[in-house]
Amino acid sequence: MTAGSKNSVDLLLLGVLRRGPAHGYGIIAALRERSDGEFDLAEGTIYPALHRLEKAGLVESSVDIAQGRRRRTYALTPGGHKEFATQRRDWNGFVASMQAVIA
Amino acid sequence: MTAGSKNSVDLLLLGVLRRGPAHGYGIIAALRERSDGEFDLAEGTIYPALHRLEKAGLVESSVDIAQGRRRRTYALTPGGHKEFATQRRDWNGFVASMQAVIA
DNA sequence: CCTGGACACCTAGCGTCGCTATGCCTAGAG
DNA sequence: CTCTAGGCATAGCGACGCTAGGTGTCCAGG
Repeated sequence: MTAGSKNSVDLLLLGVLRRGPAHGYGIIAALRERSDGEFDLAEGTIYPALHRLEKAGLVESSVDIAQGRRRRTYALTPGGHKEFATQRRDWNGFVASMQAVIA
Repeated sequence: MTAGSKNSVDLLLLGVLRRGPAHGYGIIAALRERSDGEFDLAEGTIYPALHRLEKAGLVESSVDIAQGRRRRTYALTPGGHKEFATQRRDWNGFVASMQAVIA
């Protein structure tokens, strides 16, 4: 690990989506709630990130209409679930190493 | 917090230097030891980071000669100690929020 | 009617960061 | 004399987070 292995946004998105499909705006809200207001990601942060994840085959998306509003719903692929597990493990290791230095 | 508040390298450097002055190469070694090999930062990572911290007034440096080899020793300023405390607190909050999402 | 806010998506572009690659130098071992 | 380890430095690349702007719908209030 070279310390630059953070990329926390991707992990956050995977973390939300592993509980079930969601759309961009809803993900932002979910993140805000679950983190008790700490994470308030900009749309310019999560939309490119979602596109990134989709391109990487970790999520799939489909467009649907809810109350006349067009929205794109994202869901984890099997590969996405696996990637989440991997990244969470890496993250925990990273946090542990961090603790060892700054504790 | 907008999730991009990581900047873990700066915190790592402050974390090492708060235990006492050290020079670049030594910091790399200290990080490798304390993290049990997890953190193996490139020189191209830490030197610019140290310059950054110095420019920000968080560390001070002086050149000395050890066994004929020129080296630059860095030490935390009072502001650096304060900044370390702040960043560590922020980091802990960040980790907690992260846990709330990916746990 | 029409304005404003919430919902919802998208993207160009900026600043920064971590890292690679490279260069320069000394000391000591083989 | 060459190689490895110690030691510092920077140019430049790629990626990422975010700002700032754009599009459009729905609904409540004035």
